Amino acid sequence: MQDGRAEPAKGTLYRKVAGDLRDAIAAGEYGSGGRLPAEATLAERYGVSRGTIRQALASLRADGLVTSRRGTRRVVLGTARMQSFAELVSFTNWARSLGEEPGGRVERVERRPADARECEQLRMEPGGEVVLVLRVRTLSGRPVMVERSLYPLWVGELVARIPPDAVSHTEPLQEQGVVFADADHTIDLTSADADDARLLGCEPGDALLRERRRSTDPSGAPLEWSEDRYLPGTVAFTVHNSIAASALTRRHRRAP
Amino acid sequence: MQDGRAEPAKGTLYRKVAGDLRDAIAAGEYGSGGRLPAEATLAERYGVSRGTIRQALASLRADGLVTSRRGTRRVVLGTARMQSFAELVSFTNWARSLGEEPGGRVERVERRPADARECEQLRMEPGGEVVLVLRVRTLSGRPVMVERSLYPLWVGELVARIPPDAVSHTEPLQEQGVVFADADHTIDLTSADADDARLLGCEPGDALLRERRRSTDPSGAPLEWSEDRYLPGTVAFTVHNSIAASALTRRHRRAP
DNA sequence: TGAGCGAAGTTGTACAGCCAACTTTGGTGC
DNA sequence: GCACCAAAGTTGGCTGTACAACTTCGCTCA
Repeated sequence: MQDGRAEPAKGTLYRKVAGDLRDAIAAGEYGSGGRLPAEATLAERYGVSRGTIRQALASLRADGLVTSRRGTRRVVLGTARMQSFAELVSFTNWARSLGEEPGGRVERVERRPADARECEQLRMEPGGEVVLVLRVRTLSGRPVMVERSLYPLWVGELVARIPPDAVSHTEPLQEQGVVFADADHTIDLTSADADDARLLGCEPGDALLRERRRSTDPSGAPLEWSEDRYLPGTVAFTVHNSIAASALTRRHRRAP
Repeated sequence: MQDGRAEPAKGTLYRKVAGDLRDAIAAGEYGSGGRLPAEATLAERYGVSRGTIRQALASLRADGLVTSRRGTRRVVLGTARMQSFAELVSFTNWARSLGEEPGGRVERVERRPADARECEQLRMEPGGEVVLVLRVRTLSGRPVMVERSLYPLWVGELVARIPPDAVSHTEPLQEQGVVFADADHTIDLTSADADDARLLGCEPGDALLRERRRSTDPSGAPLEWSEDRYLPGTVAFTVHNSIAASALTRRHRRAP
C-alpha cells in the first residue's frame, strides 16, 4: 500500500474501484470537502452494479476518507491520508513507508514456562512453555524502540531460527506461513527500566511511549503478545473513528 | 452503549441482530475461540436474508469481535471487549463507562484570528476568527487532563454560552444540533508546560500523554481541533486492526 | 499408518430490484 | 423578501439469486 503506485489492486471489482477512487481523491480530483459522484453515476461509469460501488465506498468510509449519510452525496474528508494502523502491523513496513532504514538486533531469547496471565493471553494450557524475545529496533541506525515479544512455542521456535540481526521478523514468519491477521493495541505511557535505558541510550525512569499488542492469525489463534517501548518523538499513533450510525442525531445544524 | 442493558438497538434489522450476537458473545455463549453459526443458519434463525446477517457480522468484524475468512465459520476473538474509541468521542461518556465521576472547568476562553495552519485545519478563509478554550478535566475530583480546543466561530459562540463548570460540552452542543460524526486522532508524548503543570499538579517538563483530535460533523465540516494532555497512568488508548483482506497470504500454517 | 483426493460446508463477490428515509433545491404563495 | 411545501436526487436497508474461492473433514488407497 505504502509504495503508492498504481497496483491493479487484486482481482476483485470493488477493490479496483476503491483503489481508483482512492487515487482520484488523493489527486485532489474532487477537492477537500467536495462531493463524490452519486452511487448510480459511479456504477454506470465503472460498468458494475450499485452494490459493488457501495462495497468500494464502504472501504473508503472505513478509512475515514469520505462521509456517508442518507440523502446527500458523499463528501471528501481529506485528500491525503496515511494508512496508519494498517502499517503498524509491522515496524519494518512502517519505517520503510517513512523513507527510513529499519533495523533490529535480538538481545535475548529465553524459553520458559508461562505464568497464568500469559497462558490466558496466548490461550494456552497452564504450564505450557513460551519463548520471550527482547529486541532493540533502529531507524537509520539510531535505536528508537525496545520490543519484548512473547510467542507460543511453535512460533517461538521459528523466531529463534531467524538471524539475530534480521531487519524484519514478520517477513520470514510470513514465508513460513505464519500470518498476522488481527491485533489489539493498547497505548499508554511508561518509564524506562535498566534494559530500556541501556538499549535506547536514555536514563532509567525516563518516560517512554508504550504499545502493547496481542496478535492472532486468521483462525483466531494467538500468535504474539508484545510490549513495545518507543523513545519520545520517534513515533505517533494515528487512528480514525466515526459514529457511522449513532442514535440520537436529532436535527442537524449545518455549518454556515 | 456503555450502560450495557438490553436496548432494542434502534429500528433496523441488522442492528438488532448485531446487538443480539454481541450479547451472546459477551455472555460467552460461543466461548473464546469458539465458532459462530453459519450465515445461513443465522439467517434462518432470525428470519432475515443472508445479506442482513452479513451486515450485522461486518459490524462485529469491525469491532474485532470475530474473525472472518472464506471457507470456515467465524471464530470468536474475545468474549469481553470495550468500545474503546467509540467512547473516546467524549471524555464524559468514557469516564462514566468506567464508573468514575467526570468533571471539568473552563480556565480560559479567547477569541482571536486564526493563523495559517489553524485555517487549514478548520477549513476556513484566511483571517477568519476562532475560539480557543482551555479546560481542565477531572475524574472524581482529581485533575487528569488539560484540553485545548479550537472552534470555528459559529461553534465557539455556542461553547462560550455553556457554564464554565459544565461536566460535558458535547452534550449541550448536541442539544443545539451540533453532531460530532468523525474524528482523526494522533497519539504521542509531550512534556508539560507551565499551564499544564499548574492545572494538573505536576512539574513543568514532566511527560504527558497527548491526543490531538480533529472532529467533523456529518457533512464533513470541521467542528473542532483539539489537543488533550493526560497525566500518566490515567488513560490508555485501545484500538483494533486487521488485515481484513490483505494480499500475499500464501499458504496458511495453523497453530497445532 | 499416512498421504492424497474429493465432497460438503462456508464465506466472498457480484448482480438486480424495491422501498424508505433523508437532504437539497426550486418554486409557490403570502 | 420570506416561509412553506412539493419534487427530485441520493443513500440506507433488505431480499433473493448465483457462482467462485477456500477450508475442513472423512474416505480411499497405497
